Amino acid sequence: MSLIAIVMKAPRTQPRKTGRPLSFDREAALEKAMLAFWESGYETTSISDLTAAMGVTAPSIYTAFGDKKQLFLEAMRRYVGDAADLKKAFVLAPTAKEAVARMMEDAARLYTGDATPRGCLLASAAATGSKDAADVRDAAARERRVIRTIIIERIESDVESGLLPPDTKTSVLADTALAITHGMSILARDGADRNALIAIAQSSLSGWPDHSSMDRADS
Amino acid sequence: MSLIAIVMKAPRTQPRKTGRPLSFDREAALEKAMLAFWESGYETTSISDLTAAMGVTAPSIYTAFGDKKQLFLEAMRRYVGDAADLKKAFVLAPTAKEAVARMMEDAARLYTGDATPRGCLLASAAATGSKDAADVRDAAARERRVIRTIIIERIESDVESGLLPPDTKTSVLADTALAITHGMSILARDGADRNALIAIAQSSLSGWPDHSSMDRADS
DNA sequence: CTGATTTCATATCGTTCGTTACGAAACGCT
DNA sequence: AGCGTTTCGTAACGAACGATATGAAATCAG
Repeated sequence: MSLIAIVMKAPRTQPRKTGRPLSFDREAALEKAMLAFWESGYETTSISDLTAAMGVTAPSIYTAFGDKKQLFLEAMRRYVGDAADLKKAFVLAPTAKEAVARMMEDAARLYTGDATPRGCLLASAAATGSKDAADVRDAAARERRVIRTIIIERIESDVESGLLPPDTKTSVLADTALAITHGMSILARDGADRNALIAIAQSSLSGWPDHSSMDRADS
Repeated sequence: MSLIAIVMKAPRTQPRKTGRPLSFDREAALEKAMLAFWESGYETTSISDLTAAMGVTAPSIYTAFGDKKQLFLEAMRRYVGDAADLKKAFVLAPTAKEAVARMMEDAARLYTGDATPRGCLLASAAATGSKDAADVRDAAARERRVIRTIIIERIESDVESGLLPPDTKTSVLADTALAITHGMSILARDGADRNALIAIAQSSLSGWPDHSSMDRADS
């Protein structure tokens, strides 16, 4: 009836009914796009780079993903994963310190994978950029903030349950963990190997107020 | 001494011999270019952005600085300052821990300055990029490596002089300090204020083997 | 002054950027 | 089969990119 109703068409997750089907695997192409952005950043990865990496022509990218910005945002969401999963991992961990330790070690592995670029897409792909990409940088910052909130809430939980001292500076502890994790991304790009990053993670946790005798030494 | 002072320092200019003189202040223009790159990154700062920021036309930029790449490298050198100054600060500090603490606090101030962009040019301006800019990224990585070496050498010095235990993992300690400092850059870009960064710096140093009392560390 | 040298402002250069017309081809539905 | 719908490959769009050609203007050496 109204033009508005036409414009605000239903989101895309529903099965396709009619028309010519996609000739490529959308998820596989998105994965390749994610890797390209991870490697070279948002603005500094061109459509030409993306067509080469995805094996898909430019018009197909636009019909399947919208434009470059939407493609990046979708790739970033795929990289970050579901925040609920991270939240669950933090809730299920025995302590906040243990949760942070696991997060850091996961990051160390992720930043030094053989089949993926070095470092962290979330930390590097939109670290800087032109004014035109300010909203993309904001979106990345928003994702980082979600992670920060999850960390803070777990630390606060430990404080409330007595696992951490009442005078614990929750935000300082969380920000320090974040700084280490983000810093590991740059070090990974500079060539630091996996063991070096894990050592950094463990070293940085030695300053935590210790509330349990157990330490981890696996892997 | 402080990083801020290093940034604002003016390099030497070679004497001009003949011909029409430059109609603009080369150092002031370089400073503006540095701020533009600091704000928006190397590849994502256009020549048009630079002419606007520097108040100089494109041909004048090319006659005075060569091309965009050389301009960035010169701006980056201006940002980093003389490595000898940082080296001296580290040598003159009473302990390695103290030197690192001062470096981090200088960084915290530098990354949250009122008249400068947030974060660290060295950490963000060439975090990612296209293949064409690989050499620029390498140059930035080389500067970061110089800083790393200075930190490591000071820690080793403390180990040799007995200020730090013989089993000190020097590279881990240095990399942790670097990770924190680089991570602070991202947090500063995300809006963290100066006090938050300083708190992170202090918190991260609580895990260091303490030698501030200057007694022979047997333990 | 004259000539050599260097920078100036103006007006582009060729390339690449992100994006899109266009018509043909491939599907579901009737 | 025929129609509506969607994606296909080809080709190209206007804009912005980094970088220059050009000749006038400004300096210094002689």
